[in-house]
Amino acid sequence: MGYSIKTIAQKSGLSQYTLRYYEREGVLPVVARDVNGNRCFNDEDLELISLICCLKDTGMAIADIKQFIAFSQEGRDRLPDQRKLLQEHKQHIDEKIKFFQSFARKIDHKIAYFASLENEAKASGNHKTT
Amino acid sequence: MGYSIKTIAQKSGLSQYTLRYYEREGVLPVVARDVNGNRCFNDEDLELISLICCLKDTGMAIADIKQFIAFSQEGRDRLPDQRKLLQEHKQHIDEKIKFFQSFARKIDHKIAYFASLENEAKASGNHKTT
DNA sequence: TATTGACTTACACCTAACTCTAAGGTCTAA
DNA sequence: TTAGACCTTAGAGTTAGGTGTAAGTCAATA
Repeated sequence: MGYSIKTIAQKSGLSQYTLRYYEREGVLPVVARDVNGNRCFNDEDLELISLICCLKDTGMAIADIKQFIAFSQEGRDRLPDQRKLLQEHKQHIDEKIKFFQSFARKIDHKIAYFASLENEAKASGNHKTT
Repeated sequence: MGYSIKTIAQKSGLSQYTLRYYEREGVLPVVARDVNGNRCFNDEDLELISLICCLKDTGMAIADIKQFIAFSQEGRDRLPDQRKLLQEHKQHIDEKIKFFQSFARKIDHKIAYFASLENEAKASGNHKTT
């Protein structure tokens, strides 16, 4: 009945240490326990962990994720607050995508420039670059 | 005659602490000094710092940037190594862009879902969400 | 029944990337 | 000639986000 921490670690890609750390910090809501006091995750937890990973991997700070989770535990009154957090984060992501795309172009130019220098170098000496 | 650390901090957006730290760590090549031993940056340094910021802001670790800079100080023999590092990093960036885009879609769905719940909630009680 | 393996908590430790402090040198303007 | 703004180094402290250890519980199995 429910998943052990080991299973969830495998499914989520987070370590057991990290899962416990997240629960301790309030990044995860408190997880249910079985009769022996062992954590007993369900599909809803798994779903939430996947969202948390997405938020984290797109650069949201643990403290902000914690705030988001806290709102989700408070009930429907907090839906607008949750939505606001997501919308703000979405904006950050959009900005990052733009920045990354512009840098991808910049780096492509650099690579082409290096390639041209390499061809040059085949015919001459060995000097400093950049 | 060159730029002071203060000027470079303003132009680059890095703090003076960070600039010194970068030089200490070899993230920046050793910077020229004036007669009093004060750092004296030039336009080439500024150019390099801009590249370093791009690498860092797109997630390259300080240690890898350091390696890149070390190659650039060794001369044209290392051009292929420099190019390889950039190409690998470019791949990471491309993957990140894809991941970020897919998450941007996911979060948009979530936002829409929250909005629909909010409308529902206007007519009923206050329960847990997510 | 003794061992094995998975789990628990509390707490110490680690790494990356800064960030600050202390103690001091040099230049310029009043 | 002193005040203030700027710089220097060495080294300590901070923050975020984990990661690891020690000591103990519990259940299944040889």
